Amino acid sequence: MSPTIDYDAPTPPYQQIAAEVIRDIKAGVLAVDRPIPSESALIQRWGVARDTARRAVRHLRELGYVYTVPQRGTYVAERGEDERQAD
Amino acid sequence: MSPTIDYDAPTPPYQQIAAEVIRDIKAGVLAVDRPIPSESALIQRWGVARDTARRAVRHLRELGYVYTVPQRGTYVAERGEDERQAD
DNA sequence: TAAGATTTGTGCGTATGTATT
DNA sequence: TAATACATACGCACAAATCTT
Repeated sequence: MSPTIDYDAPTPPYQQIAAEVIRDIKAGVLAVDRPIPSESALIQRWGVARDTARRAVRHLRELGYVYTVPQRGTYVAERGEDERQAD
Repeated sequence: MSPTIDYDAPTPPYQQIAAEVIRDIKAGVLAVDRPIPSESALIQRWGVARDTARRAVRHLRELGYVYTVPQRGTYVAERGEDERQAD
């Protein structure tokens, strides 16, 4: 069973969704420059509204984990967490 | 007459709204650490939806012109345009 | 060339929760 | 007790660009 949204958790749904994507990125399930699940995929996977899915993606973008190409998709960025320190 | 939204313009409504706020900041109409117009004020001023007003404020925040205090409001930041260069 | 599917961008309406005044 | 304001979330619609068939 893959996790579902916990509406009683202190962290909002969009952050729970983003957290799983981050786990997948760190685990290598989602490779650099490969697309992350689309908005509609996230909507189906988690059963949330588009607003929530978009918020999750925006959150990932703000954290530096992904970048979005308009009308194309959102892809895994080279680094995450706002370009942390060097290697 | 204050400007209204031009839906035929190449720039989206939220950027047109943000542009006016930036003009007011640069003109000194809105002073540092003073609140910018609230969401509902922008909604009434421009006749747009909440999402659009929010988008405008988020845009201003990303540009560094304002900062938001959760549950309080959004205020004019010291500098704009992502802390440009020194004076 | 054309049609259709996919994906993101933008906009509107509404509701709930929380914090401040 | 309101009124105000923001954050989050749900719904819906259409447009634009891209990709596939």
